[in-house]
Amino acid sequence: MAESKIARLGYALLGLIKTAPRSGYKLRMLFETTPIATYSSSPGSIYPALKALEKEGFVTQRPPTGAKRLYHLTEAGEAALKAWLEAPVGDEEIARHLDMALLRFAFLDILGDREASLRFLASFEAAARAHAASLATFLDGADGQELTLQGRLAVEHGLKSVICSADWAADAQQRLQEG
Amino acid sequence: MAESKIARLGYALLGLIKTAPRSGYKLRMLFETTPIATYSSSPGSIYPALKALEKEGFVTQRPPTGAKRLYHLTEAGEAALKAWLEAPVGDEEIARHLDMALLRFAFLDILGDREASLRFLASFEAAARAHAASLATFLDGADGQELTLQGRLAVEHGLKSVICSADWAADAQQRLQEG
DNA sequence: CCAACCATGTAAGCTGTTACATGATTGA
DNA sequence: TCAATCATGTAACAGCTTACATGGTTGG
Repeated sequence: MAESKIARLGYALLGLIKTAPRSGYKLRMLFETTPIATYSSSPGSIYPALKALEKEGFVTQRPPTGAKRLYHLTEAGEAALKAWLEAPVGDEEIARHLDMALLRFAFLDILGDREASLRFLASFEAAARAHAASLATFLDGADGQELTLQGRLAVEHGLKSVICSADWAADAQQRLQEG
Repeated sequence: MAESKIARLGYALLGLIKTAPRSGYKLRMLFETTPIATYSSSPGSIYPALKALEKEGFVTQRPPTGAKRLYHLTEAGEAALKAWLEAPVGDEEIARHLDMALLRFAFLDILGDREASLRFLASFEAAARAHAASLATFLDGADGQELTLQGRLAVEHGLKSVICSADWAADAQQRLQEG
């Protein structure tokens, strides 16, 4: 595959740059003033990540010199973003990288393909319901009986939370179909 | 202060060892078979983390030699665990380290102080409601209007999710008071 | 005796954090 | 002119993942 060398923050940057070319500073400000803050913080990670994307050929700065340079996606960048966006949601992603799944969904409208978004949400919902079922099984089983009250409550939080995510996905499918 | 050198996984281990002395292997198995899996994976992180805790003097192995050695907390380990458990929940923890807050709650009954657990849940709920309010404000404000539909839906997921957490905390307070 | 499970690690490398540091532009 | 904002980085390090590697014990 070669490609890939992109991490979580890298994908967030690719998506943001795709929606509108921006300077490093503008990008950094987004991370300081919007909920995308969850995906990083501060210059120490953003600038190096941008440099890495540039080095790998996923973004370029234009005009090539001077002030007011903005990052743009290259074709390779577009392709990498698209591939990342189109992957279905798996159990592992729901269980351990829910934030990445949400990030992918937020950018998925870039493709301009509503069916792709609906497919995404369907796989998201299915994976979330499956994870909910496995947590419920755990709570009902032998291991679950050994939990302290607070241990059980903590697992129940996980269960409620993932059901909430599944319900969100169901609702989002409706909203996408309407509007 | 000096102390601290403990990371996320380290605290999970301290808590598990406190509830019952265990071998490295037993600890590792817990991470492979229970929902605490969220906090790590596989030997590559667990064994080094145990070594680090031992080096820092938070745990010891007993008997000192031979097979069937189990990890136990030292006094320093108990103190570190207690300090970590007793800290109130802040906005940052809700927004970016919710998993750590839940881990802390799961182990908090170790202290045998129901009031402490109730205080924890109260601060948890307050921080979650505050974070919900800030997300709602974002969605209503100028920045929120610029979002694409899917961007908005993604933020709404965050909002619903944190409300779900706050509601869980409210419910958990009731359950603790009853039982 | 052999398979399954118990048990413990190392090495390389990637990501991201923290803390520090610098300088240009622009409006009051 | 001076404060605020725009703008961009570096260095050190922490923490975790992945992949690899090894050997002991025990019951059938």
